[in-house]
Amino acid sequence: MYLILANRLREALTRHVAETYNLSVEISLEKPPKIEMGELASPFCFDLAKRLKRAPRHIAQEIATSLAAIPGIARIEVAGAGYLNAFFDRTVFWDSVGSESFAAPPAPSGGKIIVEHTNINPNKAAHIGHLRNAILGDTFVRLLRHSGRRVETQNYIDNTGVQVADVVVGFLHIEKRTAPNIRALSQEPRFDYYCWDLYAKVTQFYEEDKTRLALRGETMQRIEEGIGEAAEVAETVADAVVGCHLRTMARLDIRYDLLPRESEILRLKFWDAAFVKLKETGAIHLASAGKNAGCWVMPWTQGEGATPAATVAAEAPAPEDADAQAKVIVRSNGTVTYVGKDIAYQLWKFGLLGRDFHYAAYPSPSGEIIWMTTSSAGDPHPPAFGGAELVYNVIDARQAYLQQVVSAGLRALGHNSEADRSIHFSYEIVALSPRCAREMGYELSPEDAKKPYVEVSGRKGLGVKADDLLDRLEAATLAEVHQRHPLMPPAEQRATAHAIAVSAIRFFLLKFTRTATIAFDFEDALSFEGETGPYCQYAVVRIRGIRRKGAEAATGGAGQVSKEFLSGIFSGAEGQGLWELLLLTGSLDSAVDAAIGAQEPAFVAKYAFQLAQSFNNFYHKHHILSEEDPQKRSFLLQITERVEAQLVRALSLLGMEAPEKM
RNA sequence: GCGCCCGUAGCUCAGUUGGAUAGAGCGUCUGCCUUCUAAGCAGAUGGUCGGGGGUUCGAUUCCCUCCGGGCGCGCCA
Repeated sequence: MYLILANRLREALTRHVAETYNLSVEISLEKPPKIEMGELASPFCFDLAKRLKRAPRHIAQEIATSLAAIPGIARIEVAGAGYLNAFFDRTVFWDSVGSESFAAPPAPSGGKIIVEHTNINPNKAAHIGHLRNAILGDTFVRLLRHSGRRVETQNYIDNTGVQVADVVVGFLHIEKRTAPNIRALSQEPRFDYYCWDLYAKVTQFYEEDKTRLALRGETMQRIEEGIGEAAEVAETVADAVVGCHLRTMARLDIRYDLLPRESEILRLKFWDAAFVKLKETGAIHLASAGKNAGCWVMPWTQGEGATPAATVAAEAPAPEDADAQAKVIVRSNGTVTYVGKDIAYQLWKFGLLGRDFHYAAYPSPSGEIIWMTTSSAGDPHPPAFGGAELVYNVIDARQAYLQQVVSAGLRALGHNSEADRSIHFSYEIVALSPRCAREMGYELSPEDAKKPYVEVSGRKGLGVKADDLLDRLEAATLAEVHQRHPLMPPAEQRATAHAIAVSAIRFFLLKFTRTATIAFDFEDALSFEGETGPYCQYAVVRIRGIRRKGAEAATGGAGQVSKEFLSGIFSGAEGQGLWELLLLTGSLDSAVDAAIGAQEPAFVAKYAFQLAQSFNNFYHKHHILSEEDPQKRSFLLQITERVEAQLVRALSLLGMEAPEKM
């Protein structure tokens, strides 16, 4: 509701200024520092003052008196040196929040948005860093869908890459297992944990003798060609680990529409199609000299961002130098790099490749149907995948350069508009606090010990596994629930503990903005007090407690609240605090809008916390069920209902569920 | 060397396109459970917004510069 009023005010002011002064201005709106100053304020008269060469306060005065009435806004006042402050009509707002809180979300419409996230190499268990990616992506998808956008979630599976190859080397050359044996092993529930350890062993295996790296090359080649034991084992391992990842993510209520696999990018000749286009347009060329001789390269200069090939060519000092700086797309042995495949994939996402995958539906480990790409015939009538008008790639900040290369690839092919609509949803990594790294049994080098945090490393086997963290959280929450509610049925205890654990971890990873590097520490992550998910859930649980008790005591019925009562209480002594709570309750739309605009789910996490905090404050000031005045009791009850509806909605956008009791 | 990110209270972080007296959580200290759940509330403590210039009516926010930290620049992904 807040957003609606803000937009209404902005439009009215823009129109008024255009008509009165024949000027077009950008109306910036902000929240005044104090609620006594109104709910919305604009300093745009300061800008206007310059252009009109008049005092800002006089202009503000003039506008305030001549502006036509705006529905939902009671009055507009001049404040300070020339601010315009708007005051909402509180009884109108009350009604609007009531209908808004219980309205159904809009049906999806408009062009498709693809959000790609998770993308964990299927060769080891998911760790805390992967969780940040998946939770950010999943939450962003929820926000987009909530605001009526049509969204397709994709989790790209690099099942033919070097990381899978390394684990295959481990199985075949260190452990000397056979394909059937590995297949049997892959059925174990935590096969991903086994691979985690094996992957670290492979790293050592190479370090002991560098010539062993030849095994990696051979294995990769076999996997890419899709023939022999290595390819068979790679498929077994990748499929099984993907299953583990899907189970892990399902624990956090994270799901996908499609799993596009790299094997299909290769076998369905996606790359060949992209290669032809890139060659035809001159976007890439064969380097004839220098260190990249024999490779197909894309010209590149670091600095000006994604620089189109043409501009680079004009400024390049010498062809050899330029080629040495260029990004290799096809290696001299003819194999394509990851970026090359990514360009093809990105073209497909926009429907620009002229090819499509085959698709097959599988029951996912958590039960529902999930679509996966396949090289064989596939389903005759799959849903229409791809063909998006906007693409968000959720990838950590270290890969910014590669994302720019992909974008430059699209530009070089003349798809400027699609390049603009290829958005790198970037975020900083989750590292471990030095204390946490030690706790994980990792010996810190003197340099590492001095650092503020230690980077997670799959290769070294250093990291906090997602399932371990969840297990620990669930154990802690279950113990607490058990103690508080000994009579609760065990199944409900477990469900409650699970909901609290999920909210703890999701909120913990969402409360930081994307540019903050998170130094992970068990103490912070296992905290359930203060700015945490459980704190937000607790506010809802309190409201539900009131409703239960109210129903038992037959005092819960929320009767009519008259307009006179509303305007009376909001203008009375205790009205300010009540109004602030209502205002915040009606501001979810504004928080979601800002979160989508800034690609910052943290805004919604912050909102949920503030609303919970504001409610807790209200809860202590007003004892609802013992309120003698029936009209006031109804009013207080209806506030809590509105808060509950909006807070539950905010939490569900964050992927969190509020239990009945906790 | 080039590029990106960060520097705000003891610690961890917010601060929405430049706006009114810079906020929250944790920590420390003091109160509050016979009451709708204390996973809570109230209060106290705590700041040269890394330093210095500049633009502006106005800068934590924009520009320059310096200092300190992280990351990226592979025929790895």
